[in-house]
Amino acid sequence: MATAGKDTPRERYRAQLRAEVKQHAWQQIAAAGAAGLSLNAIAKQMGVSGPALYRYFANRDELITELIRDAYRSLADAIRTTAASGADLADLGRTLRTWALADPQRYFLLYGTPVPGYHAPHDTTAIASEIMDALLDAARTPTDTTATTGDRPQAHPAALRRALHFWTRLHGVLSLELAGHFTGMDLDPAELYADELHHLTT
Amino acid sequence: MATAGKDTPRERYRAQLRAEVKQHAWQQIAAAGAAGLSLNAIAKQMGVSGPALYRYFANRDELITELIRDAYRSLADAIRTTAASGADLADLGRTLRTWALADPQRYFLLYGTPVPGYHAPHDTTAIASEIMDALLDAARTPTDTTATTGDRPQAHPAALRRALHFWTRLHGVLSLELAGHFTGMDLDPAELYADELHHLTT
DNA sequence: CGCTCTCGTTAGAAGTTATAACTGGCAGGT
DNA sequence: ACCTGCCAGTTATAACTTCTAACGAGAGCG
Repeated sequence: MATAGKDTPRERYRAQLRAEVKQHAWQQIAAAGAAGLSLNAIAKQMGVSGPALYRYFANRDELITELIRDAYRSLADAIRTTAASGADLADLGRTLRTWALADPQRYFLLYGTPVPGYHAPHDTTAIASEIMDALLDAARTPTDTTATTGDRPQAHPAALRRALHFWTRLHGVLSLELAGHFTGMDLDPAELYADELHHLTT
Repeated sequence: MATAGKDTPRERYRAQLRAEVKQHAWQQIAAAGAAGLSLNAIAKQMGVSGPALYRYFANRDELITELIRDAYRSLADAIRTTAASGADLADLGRTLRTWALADPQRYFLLYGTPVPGYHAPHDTTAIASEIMDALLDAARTPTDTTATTGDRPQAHPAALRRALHFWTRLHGVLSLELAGHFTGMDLDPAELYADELHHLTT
């Protein structure tokens, strides 16, 4: 990586403590959502006093941004790992659902309600398009020739459409399920999801 | 209505002031999301002092619940109005998008990230299923016979599937668009939405 | 016309984020 | 090995937030 991160004992301590903060943060987010994340509460849990954490994170937003970054990386890894083992779109779909169900609030952190003022830093959007690239790659069928117009590999229109439908439809079912909008409707979300996935891949 | 609401001058004043509070609340929500809603700020805007508002809303959550109720009512009205004028599913889809674009944060209040602790009161879920009923009705084709098994009119399986797909797919595109996940992708969300709607209705 | 209810006020408790100033100890360079 | 300087974590404080309590004043109700 470009940003060096010198391996001094102090730097290692910093990194370790930042990781510990984030671990507690994930716990709180899973329990009360991103809105209920409190630096003070984390500090209390770690046995230090409030302002101590400001040595490691400039403010609450920076911590959340870092968590978003990690979440994107985690999802990108899951997708890439699945894609690397010669998987098709259906497998990617199942991976996505598994990843989302593992921590719904983490999914919402990426694809849930955005804060009007907030603008994602460039590197997080970069990871997001990495995910999209993996999707595009998996959505490409043998018949699709990747016409490289210009410098960027232009995706085949059909593949792009497939990937887009994959994304929006699965997100549609998934987000409504995770938000609990299917409860009391006598309906198995897994079946609905599998159904959409079936439509997408045949 | 069951809850009487006597028409005394005081009651009218109460209702009018509650409405004014909610109006300011919607402004704040549109600007900073539901998380950024502050009773204190509303009070300041209205020229009264903070605790005054607690005469009208027990707490912040009750205000938000009321806003959710109103939002559901607004959407249900829009859907029902469209459906009443002999419209098909495609028209309902366009109505949904128009309604959502009019105030994205209002859409997210209903279908966005849920607060883990929060449980919607029964009447709001009742309005939600009212919307679902309108959808089911519009999704019913002439060939679908509504078999009334038991006391509740059991929807035809095909109509249920259509309505469900309508809901999840349009929500998928819409929520990603409103959250800004398509920005910088050289892609017209309206086209994508129309495309899904086309798939849904042919 | 008088009583009472309710409205809005100020005060204050218990939180939150975040900054400033201070102290103690460890790390690193000489 | 020492000494210096940086840095972690502390307390104090400001400016917020929600929400409760106690109180005065006035308007509506009978």
